[in-house]
Amino acid sequence: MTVRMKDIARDLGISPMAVSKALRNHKDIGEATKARVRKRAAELNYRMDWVARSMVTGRTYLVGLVVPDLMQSFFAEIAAALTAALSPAGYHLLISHSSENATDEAANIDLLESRKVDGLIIASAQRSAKALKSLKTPYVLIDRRVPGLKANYVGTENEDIGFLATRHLIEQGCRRIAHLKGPVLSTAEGRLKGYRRALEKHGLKVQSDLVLDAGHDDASGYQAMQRLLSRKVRPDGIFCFNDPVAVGAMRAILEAGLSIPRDIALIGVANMHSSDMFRVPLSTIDQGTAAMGEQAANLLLASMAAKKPLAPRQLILPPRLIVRASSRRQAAGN
Amino acid sequence: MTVRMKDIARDLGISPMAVSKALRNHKDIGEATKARVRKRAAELNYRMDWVARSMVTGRTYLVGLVVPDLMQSFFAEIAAALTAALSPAGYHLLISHSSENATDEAANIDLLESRKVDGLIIASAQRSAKALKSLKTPYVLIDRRVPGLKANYVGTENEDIGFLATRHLIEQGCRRIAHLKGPVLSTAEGRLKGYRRALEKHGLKVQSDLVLDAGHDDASGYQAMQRLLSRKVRPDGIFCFNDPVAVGAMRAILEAGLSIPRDIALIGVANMHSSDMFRVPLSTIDQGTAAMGEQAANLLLASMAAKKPLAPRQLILPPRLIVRASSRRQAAGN
DNA sequence: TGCGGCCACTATATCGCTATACTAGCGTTT
DNA sequence: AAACGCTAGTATAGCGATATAGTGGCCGCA
Repeated sequence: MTVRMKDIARDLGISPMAVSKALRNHKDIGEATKARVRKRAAELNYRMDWVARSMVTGRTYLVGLVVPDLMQSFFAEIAAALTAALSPAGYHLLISHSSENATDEAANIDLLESRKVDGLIIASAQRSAKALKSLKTPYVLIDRRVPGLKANYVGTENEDIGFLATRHLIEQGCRRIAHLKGPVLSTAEGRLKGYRRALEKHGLKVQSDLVLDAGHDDASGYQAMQRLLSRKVRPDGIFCFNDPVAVGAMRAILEAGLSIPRDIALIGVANMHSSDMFRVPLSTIDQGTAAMGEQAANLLLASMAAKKPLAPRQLILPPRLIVRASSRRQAAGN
Repeated sequence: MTVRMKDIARDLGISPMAVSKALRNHKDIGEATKARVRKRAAELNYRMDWVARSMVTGRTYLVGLVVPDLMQSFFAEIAAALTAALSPAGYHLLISHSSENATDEAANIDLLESRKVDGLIIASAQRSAKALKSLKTPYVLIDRRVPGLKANYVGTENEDIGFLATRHLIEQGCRRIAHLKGPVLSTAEGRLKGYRRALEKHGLKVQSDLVLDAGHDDASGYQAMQRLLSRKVRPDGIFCFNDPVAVGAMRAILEAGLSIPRDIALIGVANMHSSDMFRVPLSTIDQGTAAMGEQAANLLLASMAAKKPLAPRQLILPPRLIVRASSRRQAAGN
């Protein structure tokens, strides 16, 4: 049925081992024989059985990707960047999603390990190091840090994100700045911390009632913003956990008949594709998503190539403020 | 090092085969023994080696996904829907992208086959059936049909999409309707055909200079629109290949100081997430992306489960017009 | 002539699991 | 009592590749 090395070997009157070595261009085999093997392999349309090879070499050339939700364009972009960076090295990406559920995530990781992936890239929903610290497979955390876990990590400094965004709103003249906070994770906590630091640094009061849990998507951002608007006193600036939340907030604000940025200035995080084409073009903090994916891939490649586990490395990429109309209140140029 | 079945067997004084059967809940093994095996397996934290199992059973529980580009939210959404539908059945998705290149795509498919995936889902960049018709692995084409290939397929009727969009523009009073066409593929051809049919049916002239190649993304849509605007006579309606192209076109139109939809009405295809929050909320044709992914997954699951190849099935999902401000010229309600 | 060394292979033994075939022991049937 | 069938296992032989060790022939050198 399918062609095996032994078929080539029989045809050529040599041993299967010689075929195996020839195809891997091993130096034990003479050039003449290698040529014959390659020729016959091509004729028979031979294709390596990677499963069999994996069994004996212990390497699958598979990398598992665990994300909360591929639908979020941030993670889709990560996945794309990873594929691009890993495939030249012969790796394939195996995806699975955790739906923000730590237990599901752990089960997924287990499964991926039993599939013998050579490495893992994880945007983790874990709140503790427990499930991850026993991992034997090399891995890289991406975007989200896990408390108490010293591991390879690539991400942005979330506190800087919060600080940058909030300071920008302050500079635009906002004085009552609210924060639509994300789910409880290192990411959300860092951004909140940065938000607080910026307020304090500029002598503004940190009011806990101006921080609302807003989930991480469009719909929950909309709801949170509605709650905020129903109060007697309105905020004049909103720092949103991410762009989808900001889009939801935008919807709520515009529906309420208010103007962005005149009544309320708005800024998100992530630089979603096309967010410059929104009804009010959305200011945001760019995390360098593609670069993050690429760096994570490189870090993982290095870890997988090493014989002994390497010392974990942390790569922190600098966030970048992108000012668009949703937060531009000063008549400043451009 | 890692725990194997034979370790459990030795501990319990039974044969490895008995362990294998017990863990698969095979009826040959008594309940008492099964319980002992399961208990010991849990204690030792035993995990199946899927590579080894695959080698003997011939099934990997892997499904390969081949798309042109995961960055396009359409394909990301497909990937997400597929993962969601396949993982309950124990399948994992292996992704690879073709960058719209037929040769790369064929190479990727080859590689996935040599990894022994049980099935494939392909949004193909092929223009002919050649590369695909020799596939032995069950597969489902998604979104894009390959000319001359009778295979499993899930997608929308592209001609209907073109017709629906164009008719809508006509009904809104447009008389000079341009089409920003996508790359040459069944998809783009179908949409173009529908565009022509709608024009003819309403007694409008089909002018070939109103059909421009516009690629499939934001940037190329922008350029195509600029070319179109540089002409002496302006169109008053644009049917765009997809939403990203429409976003690019929108940018060009607004930059030119024109109004959407008053000067030019605009409609895209795909119902990109958040496209209702655009500067001018974008009318579009919804293809039911998530449903497409789900149906494709089900079709593939059925094909993989069958002993003998099943007769190929084609599932055509109906497109749905979504009217937003970018094309609403009549003072109609809502 | 003998011996070491190198070249170009061959031979064997797994990798961890499961398909297939076989068997001991016991109860039931005729 | 012999034959049969059932239960609950065991024994063997791979799946298709590669790691590791071994081997025959030839050359050069003393």
